[in-house]
Amino acid sequence: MFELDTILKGDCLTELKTLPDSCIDLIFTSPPYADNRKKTYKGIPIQDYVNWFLPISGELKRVLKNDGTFILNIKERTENGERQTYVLELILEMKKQGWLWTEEYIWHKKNCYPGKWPNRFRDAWERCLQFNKQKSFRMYQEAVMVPIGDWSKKRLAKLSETDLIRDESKVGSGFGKNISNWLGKEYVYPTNVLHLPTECANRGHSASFPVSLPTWFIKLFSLEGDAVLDPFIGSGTTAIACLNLKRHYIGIEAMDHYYQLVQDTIKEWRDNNNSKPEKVDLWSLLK
Amino acid sequence: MFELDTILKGDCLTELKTLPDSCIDLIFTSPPYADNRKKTYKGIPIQDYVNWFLPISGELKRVLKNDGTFILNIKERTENGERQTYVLELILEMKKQGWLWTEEYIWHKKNCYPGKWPNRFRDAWERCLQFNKQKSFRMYQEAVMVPIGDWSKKRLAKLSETDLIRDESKVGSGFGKNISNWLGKEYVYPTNVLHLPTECANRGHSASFPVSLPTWFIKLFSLEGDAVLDPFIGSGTTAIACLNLKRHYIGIEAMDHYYQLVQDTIKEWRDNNNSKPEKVDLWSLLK
DNA sequence: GTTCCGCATGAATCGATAG
DNA sequence: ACTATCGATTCATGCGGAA
Repeated sequence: MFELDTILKGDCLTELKTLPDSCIDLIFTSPPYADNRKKTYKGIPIQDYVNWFLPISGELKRVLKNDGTFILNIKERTENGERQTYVLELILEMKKQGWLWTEEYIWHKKNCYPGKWPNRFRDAWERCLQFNKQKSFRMYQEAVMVPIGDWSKKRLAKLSETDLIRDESKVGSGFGKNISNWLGKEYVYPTNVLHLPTECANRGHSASFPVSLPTWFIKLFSLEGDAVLDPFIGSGTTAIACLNLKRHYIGIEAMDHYYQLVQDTIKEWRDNNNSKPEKVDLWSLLK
Repeated sequence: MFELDTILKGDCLTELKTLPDSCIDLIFTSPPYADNRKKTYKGIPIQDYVNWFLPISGELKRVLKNDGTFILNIKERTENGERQTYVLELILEMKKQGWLWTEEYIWHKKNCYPGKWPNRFRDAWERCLQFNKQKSFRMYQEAVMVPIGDWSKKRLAKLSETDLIRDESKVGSGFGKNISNWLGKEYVYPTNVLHLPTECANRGHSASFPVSLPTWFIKLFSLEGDAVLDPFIGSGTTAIACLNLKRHYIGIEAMDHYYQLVQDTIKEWRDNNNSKPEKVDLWSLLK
């Protein structure tokens, strides 16, 4: 028996080793970013980051189904005026580990951190790296299609005046032409650029990413009843996305504070949705 | 005498070697992508790409002023269902060459190519990698400011008491704000995500990027009268941006077809703008 | 119940100052 | 010289309470 819809408390690598082989449909996670400041939330020193992560990604490869997908949300910090390269090195090393680097999605953070510096602008994007075990994997593109009605309403309303200038769109007529192409279609496929705001004041506890981010990937790479793993579940955003979408979640969290927070968050969700936890065995899905 | 506002015809590396040291304020280029446009342009085999580019980036480093900037617009292709890694490897190798990797801007292509594939969505972004020779470089942020968002109209219409003083963050993030500083503000600094449409047929030849792309970086990293180099000028988009912005351009192009195309494009621009070419010596700018 | 409006928040980064 | 700490800077959003 391996109970689904649970949060495992403990060290990520240790807990991963308790999972069976090839049992997970989708892994979505945002690991702690490299950070030299020791007092903050378990920062991994930049120079150790790749070696710290590789054993974990090795286990992730073991537990993922052959046609499953691993989405890694990450962004490298600046240090000494330069972007650091540990994410690039990680991609190269994970390929040596046998992962295929299928795609890089961009999360465009519409409300990014403010600030002003002499040598750079505000950082408004993060990487969502897609890794797979084999060339053919399951992908449900229809699940994330955008209704053209909503899109045109929102987009056109927003594009009025300032947005056109902001985007330096000199081809207003061209834009209109594009829209006429969409007329008559009900849904369109999205691109590999996601425009999502960050969630700031979320019940006093801020998540590092909005629930809409895992939601998008969970819809795209899994079906109802599938098993989704987040080995650094943090404040539990991935679990909430799974609950909303009727996927089974497995989370791992090492820190007391966040472990408690996830439990509370999930309980609150269940209270609000009249949902009772049911015991489901991971093994029962694998037959 | 080294004449500015010219296109050098010939092999990129060979022509670069004729340039003096530390004479260029900004380099902006979009090199031929690996194995891309094989029929119309010499495609570089993927496995040779880094070794092909490194001698060129070495020369670029030599000709760039110490406080100048190099912007490399590039995106890795997919092959065999995977994103290729030569761009990642190139960044790592250029750092070994002495370049600083200062920032990675995202060009979000608002109207990217249509298409549908079973394993990926349309690719709507490219990398604009910023490299520098030293930590401190010239940057003219005011030149690319954008109108403030619509939120400000509501938000700043009526200020509360806390808005009028500096309101320190309660959670010690170090982030406080004084809303009243924003009164009357019409323009704000942009982020590192650029939303630009692609330009379609230009004189029947598709440029790899719209003129708005080099325009943005030329405004940001150079002043009027500065020298801008594009070692793979292709259809001449960078030259047109320079003409519009009163910067001096130097372009390099190996292929007859594109060399002729640039000449025609520039001539057409001059005809339309009543502009006569003037002989300006690069050396005269270096004193 | 809906809409409106005020408010705190954010995976930030740099330069100066202190040890 | 090298590292640790601290203050300054700044924009767009979701949330909650009020209308």
